[in-house]
Amino acid sequence: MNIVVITILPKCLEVYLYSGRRPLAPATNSAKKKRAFDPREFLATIGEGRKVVPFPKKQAIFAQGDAADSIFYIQEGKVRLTVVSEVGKEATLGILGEGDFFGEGGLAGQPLRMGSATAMTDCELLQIDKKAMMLALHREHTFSDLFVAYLLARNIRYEEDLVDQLFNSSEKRLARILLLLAHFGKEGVPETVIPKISQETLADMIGTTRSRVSFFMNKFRKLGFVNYNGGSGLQVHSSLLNVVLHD
Amino acid sequence: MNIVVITILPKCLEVYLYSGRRPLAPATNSAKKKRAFDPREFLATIGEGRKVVPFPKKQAIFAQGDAADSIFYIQEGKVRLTVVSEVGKEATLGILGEGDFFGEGGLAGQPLRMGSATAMTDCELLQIDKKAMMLALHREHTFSDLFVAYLLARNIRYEEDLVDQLFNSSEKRLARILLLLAHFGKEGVPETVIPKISQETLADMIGTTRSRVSFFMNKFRKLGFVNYNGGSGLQVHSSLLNVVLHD
DNA sequence: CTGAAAATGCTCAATATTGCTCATTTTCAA
DNA sequence: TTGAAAATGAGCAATATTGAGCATTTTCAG
Repeated sequence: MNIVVITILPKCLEVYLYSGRRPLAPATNSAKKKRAFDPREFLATIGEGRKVVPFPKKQAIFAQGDAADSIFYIQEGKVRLTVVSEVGKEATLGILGEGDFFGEGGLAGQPLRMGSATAMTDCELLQIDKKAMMLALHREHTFSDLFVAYLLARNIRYEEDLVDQLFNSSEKRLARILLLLAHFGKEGVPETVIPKISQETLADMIGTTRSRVSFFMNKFRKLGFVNYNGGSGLQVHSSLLNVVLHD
Repeated sequence: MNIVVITILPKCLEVYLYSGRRPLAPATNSAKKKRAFDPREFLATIGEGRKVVPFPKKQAIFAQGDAADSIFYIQEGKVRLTVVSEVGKEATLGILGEGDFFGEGGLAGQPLRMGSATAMTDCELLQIDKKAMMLALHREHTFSDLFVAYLLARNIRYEEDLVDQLFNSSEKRLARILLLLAHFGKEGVPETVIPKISQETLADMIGTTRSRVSFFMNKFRKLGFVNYNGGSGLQVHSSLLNVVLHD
């Protein structure tokens, strides 16, 4: 059945279906090479309202409450999506990488941004006006397929995050996030180094307090599941940490 | 800006953008009347792999682990989506109504159902083979727009559910779910009756135990936020219950 | 290099939540 | 109608989590 499907799909969709790629996480190296959507080519097609925009590290891309009149596609770099509650608590909805879209809420009629987006590294983003996006979805099948595939994949990811919240304790949620972050680029490597991320951010991602993250990180370290000492890198021993998930 | 957009959209998308409708909840009456997608018309178009299937109340539509080779569109009735964890805990991901799609994970390459779908009432569903769905997304713009609008809306809903989990206590989550359920069909009515739903299901939806739900339901009742006595209906005083959310 | 800001590790009391149990009440099919 | 199954309300001890404070350590811009 899958083979039949492949024959129907344009290349870009095929890549998504078979790379094992997930949204809210950067593409694997292999997926990067295969990606059929070429922003340069896309930009060359007639039509206003599309441009490549660079963002330096730490700069805000948009803030909660801004007008939601365009959507973004990440060509290069990492972006963090956050929401702030009425009482000032912050939640991190995800860390996005190459090939991810964000800010698409406006397409569904949200007039304002429901959260903020910040560049975690120097970024190169493709910014597309809402109007241009809707036209593109009708005119350019390759692009439309890419977008649908992305929405489906992100749905799955959100659903998984939600299930994780409904089922698991904060200890397990931390273990899961660490495992997801560890596979951020590498694949099948037994021990992986996670890019710099603060305990505060981890706490915001799994919905708990920094206290708790600090407590569990040290527990994981004492048990040999992770490895870090003040400095830069955080090593995750995936197979060991997996034990926590399925205790 | 919104007006510009309208002119670009086919009717079906326009309905979604301006009805204030949300996925995982049935359409408002006004939206029902306006809905431009006609399943009968859709079925009449050439192509195999689409059929209308009736499901009696309580019957399983698909189960976790089944092959994911088709997707569903609800013409009539209510459907509950659930997931069961390794240890047997059950989570309810949502209650769907008319105009909702479900089981679309297969389109994104998931070979098996990640959860189960059960008819809560007698249902009439449009079942579409994966292959036929992908062809339809390319050939029929009206349908494709409807599907994209649905995916966007569902994304927003999942995001909101996730934010709710990350920010709020179980008491607030219960209040929120009750408010969402209360707006299931009626609009702007100060007090609404919620269709029959057990405390167990409520607990599965907000990720807590039945104990807790029982405790808070009685608290809400004593405070006059809700009204029920064993029997059938559960009345929700929306404005009062809103106080709990923003305490 | 250096000082301010950020991040981390730890403690602790106050709450919140879980995971049971048990007694009633309600529902619903035979 | 009736009996079994499902749903509900309540209680309680064992845990888990919060939220706050405080002493170090690390980071990083100037």
